[in-house]
Amino acid sequence: MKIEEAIQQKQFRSVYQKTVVNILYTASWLNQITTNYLRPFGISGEQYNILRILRGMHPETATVKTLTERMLDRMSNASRLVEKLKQKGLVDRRECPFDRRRVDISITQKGLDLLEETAKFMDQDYDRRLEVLGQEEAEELNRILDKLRQ
Amino acid sequence: MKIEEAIQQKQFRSVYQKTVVNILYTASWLNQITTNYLRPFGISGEQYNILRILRGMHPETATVKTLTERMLDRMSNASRLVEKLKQKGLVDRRECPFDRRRVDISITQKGLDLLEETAKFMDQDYDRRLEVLGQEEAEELNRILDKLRQ
DNA sequence: CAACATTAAATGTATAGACATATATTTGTG
DNA sequence: CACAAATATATGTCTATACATTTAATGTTG
Repeated sequence: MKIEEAIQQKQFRSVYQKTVVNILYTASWLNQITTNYLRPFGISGEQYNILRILRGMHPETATVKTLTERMLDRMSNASRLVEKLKQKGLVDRRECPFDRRRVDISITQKGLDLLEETAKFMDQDYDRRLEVLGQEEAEELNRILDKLRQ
Repeated sequence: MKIEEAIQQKQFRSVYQKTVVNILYTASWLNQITTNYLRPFGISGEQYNILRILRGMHPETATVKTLTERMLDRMSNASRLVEKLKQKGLVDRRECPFDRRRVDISITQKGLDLLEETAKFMDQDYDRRLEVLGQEEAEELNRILDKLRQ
């Protein structure tokens, strides 16, 4: 569905403005899909994102700073999100032995299990949705987005 | 900057997953830029979005329902955002004469002025940023995003 | 090594968002 | 026209986000 129909706006100031709106709208659409999949698991999108970052580093640990640098939404409060995840037993948090300002954060087995559970449905769904593009157009999309942010 | 560097993640499960992450990350990047421009004006991104929708319809009025349908983030509470904008004198809200459930919402001159003020810097900045793509790649991006959401 | 700057994380606070529910009005149907 | 269903908006409530500030630890420099 064209963005013009999606938000029922016939005209844009320029192609460029339409592109900005299109990216924002598509991201909101993707976030909605993710949120729906995560709801039964009781975690938010950014909590999920943190778990995936931690899995990517496992068995190495991360600090709050590392997480902030890698998060998609950097303005989220990584510190508080980690606290939420710890309360759910999905991550471990311990004082860094050689720099007591830092905390070493790692994903627990329960966290890894949760990621595997969510992936069963969500990853398949996303792959299926993205397949309408095919690898080439997906790569093209990545290339253009990377270029835009230069 | 490639998304791999931007979020310091070397590998993705698939090209498709990288694409999803790239869209989300780019949207967050764009939102950050907008937020920075709007801060001096004391309105949030979605409040700004509502003002633009209202300007697009001016001098016709919108209802809360219309706004919700056209907003980029549909889960925002249009009703409360309109209340915020009204308190700032940027929109008018009055009972619809032929359907008392509805409210007719319109942008005020003050709202129009604010949009013009913000545009001075923000629109130029966005156009300048998007120009690195050129019209063709911007169109290509729109085409692929539209296709993805089909 | 004392004093100051910098860094890392946590917290305070105000606003915004998600989602369910409530209230008021209109529409549709027997 | 009574009454249930549908629609439009508002509100309650809990969580998340934005941004500034605080606290604690480490680095740096005279």
